[in-house]
Amino acid sequence: MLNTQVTSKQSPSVPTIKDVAKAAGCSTATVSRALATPEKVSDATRERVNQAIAQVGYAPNIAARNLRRAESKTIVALLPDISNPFFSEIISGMEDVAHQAGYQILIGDCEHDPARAEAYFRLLSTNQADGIVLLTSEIPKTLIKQADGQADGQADFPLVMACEFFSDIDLPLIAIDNHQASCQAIDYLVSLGHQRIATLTGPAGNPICLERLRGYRDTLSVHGLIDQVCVAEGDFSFRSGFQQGLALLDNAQRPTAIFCHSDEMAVGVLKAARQLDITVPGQLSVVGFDNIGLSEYCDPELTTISQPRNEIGQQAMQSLLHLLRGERVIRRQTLSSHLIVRKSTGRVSG
Amino acid sequence: MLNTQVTSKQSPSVPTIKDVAKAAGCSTATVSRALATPEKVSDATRERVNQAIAQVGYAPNIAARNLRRAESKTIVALLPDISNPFFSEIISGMEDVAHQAGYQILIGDCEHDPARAEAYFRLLSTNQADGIVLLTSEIPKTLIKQADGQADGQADFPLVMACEFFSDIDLPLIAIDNHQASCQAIDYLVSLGHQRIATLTGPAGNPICLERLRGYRDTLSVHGLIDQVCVAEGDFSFRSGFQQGLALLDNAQRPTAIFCHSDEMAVGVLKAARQLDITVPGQLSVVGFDNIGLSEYCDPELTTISQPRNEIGQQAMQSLLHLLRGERVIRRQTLSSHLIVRKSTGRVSG
DNA sequence: CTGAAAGCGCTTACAG
DNA sequence: CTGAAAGCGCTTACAG
Repeated sequence: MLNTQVTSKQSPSVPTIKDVAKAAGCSTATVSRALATPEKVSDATRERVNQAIAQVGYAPNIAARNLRRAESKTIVALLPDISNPFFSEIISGMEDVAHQAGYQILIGDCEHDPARAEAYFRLLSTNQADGIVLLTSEIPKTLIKQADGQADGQADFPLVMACEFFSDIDLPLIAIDNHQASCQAIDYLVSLGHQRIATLTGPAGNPICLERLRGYRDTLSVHGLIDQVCVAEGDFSFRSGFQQGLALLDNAQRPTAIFCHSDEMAVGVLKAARQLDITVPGQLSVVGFDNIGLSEYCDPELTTISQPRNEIGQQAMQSLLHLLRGERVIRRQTLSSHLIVRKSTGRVSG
Repeated sequence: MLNTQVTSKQSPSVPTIKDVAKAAGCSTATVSRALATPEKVSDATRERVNQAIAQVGYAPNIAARNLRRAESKTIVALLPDISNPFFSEIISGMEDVAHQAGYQILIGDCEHDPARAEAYFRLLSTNQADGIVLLTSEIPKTLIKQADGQADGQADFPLVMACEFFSDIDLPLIAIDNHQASCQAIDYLVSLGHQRIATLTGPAGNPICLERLRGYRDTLSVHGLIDQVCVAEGDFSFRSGFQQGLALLDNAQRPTAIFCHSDEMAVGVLKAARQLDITVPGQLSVVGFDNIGLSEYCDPELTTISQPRNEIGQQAMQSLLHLLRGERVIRRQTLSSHLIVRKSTGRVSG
């Protein structure tokens, strides 16, 4: 007889479903059913199987189950950059729902590298992942179109976006209304008497930033301030906030308020203001975005827009689970954001 | 004939090794070998197989391979709390090495919950993970002892610790010398003329905090300041830094310097000082730990201790890979930290 | 309600 | 260098 058995590392080799069947005096089929569809097994048998499982210390081999069922019970959370604390609470929300449903989450950090994103998408076709929650629009769009093409219809492709989105590809989306959030921030600044209000955006072309930018322009327009539009571009980081902050502020006609598309950029702007001896909120008001933990601890504490991050994560995972069960899904779920007023904003001086 | 085939979701079903074999005119065994051990296949055959792979668009089904090889090519990175940015660069380092070797990383966020830690450990026995890099000592020790018991010897258990460690369980460890780092920070504060130096630790009993505490005491002792010992306990968070900062500073005999076991706590202390109108560094010096991105952008910029986080992640993964190959591994790798002097520390006033 | 048997997609010891 | 065949640990349609 051939011996092709892979030698196990453990000396007392891990118990399999066969061992349980032997101990319970039934077939492996019955053990499998007792686990997967207990209602199809008689009470007595189910009882014996459960005892046998406890006795031999059995845990199912998930790789085998996944192979047989052609699924992986794994969901990829695709992020632009894991070091941004904005994402951690979203992932917590996703995990709550996922674990409950027997799924695990694989965090895919793209690090702004298309090759990484592609590698994570490939997990779908090799059955290593069942679905993706996409938290970045910074990936090659061809990935989605290819994937989409394979599916029967749009609705069947197990991909859900959260927070970010594409302007030209319609996918199920869970996000706040970025345009409205932006309007609210600018309205507030105008109500404080500000007229020269600049905005510091994320990467050019990022759809959520374009939405926020639109809200910024629209609101200035409403207030007859459209000629005051002043836009700088950052990348959400401390560093870009600092650099662009210097550029905006080191200037006689400098703005009296800056609306930033991330809290980290706002904190960078605070540093730029300090360096130029511009007081906040005395001479400059600063608004951030996201309400990360830091925003309560920087100086001054940051006025910012809060997104329901945990809920976004939960809903995103929920929608993906629906998709995986072949159910229809709401194409667009808009959760509400709100402005949190702290100490980095004040009435315009002079 | 029975039909037990699971219906695939994709209409044109995913090509398997059989399709490649057919297209190349050889057996599946040969295709498999051309992939796994190309040197065992003739040049001509290898060429035909590669063409066939490209032609049918084949990608191996990893679940099947893993089942057969009894491995998962997955490493769990077990963290206390994913929202702490300290870990992100360590994970980057791990990923670099892991991906190169064909492994993927599953981030396990324990959220200070022992049940979560246990669930991640269980992945080892169900062949869903091949090894663990443990970045927290906040897990039930029984998990490790159980696991350890199963292995032939200590050295064979695929577990490596990074940064954190246990006082009473000897596992391969990649970390800085926390005692020495602490001595360096305190020495520096003493050299600035400080005598009343407090320390704000992480959770009581955490071995790395005990090491740092020992360094603190030893250095005060050397300088004849042992009667000045003043210890407060936090949990690494902004919030605990703020609260304990208030407690330490709202006091006539307050310290002139505080050495914190994390940057986030140091930033919390900065806020407490502001609230009490205590100037930093004029009336109070503050030192953090870890050199996270924020430490350059808070006000004042933080003097802190930098750990080579990327390198720690790389070495940890490297060691784990050695272990998985059955090779011996260095039990203790100490990487060097260094003190970064910024603006939150100064000569003692008055 | 239960069992025998096929099959998921690979890998590998054996025989040639 | 190559192929036939067994087997990894499950699940499930079929037959009873």
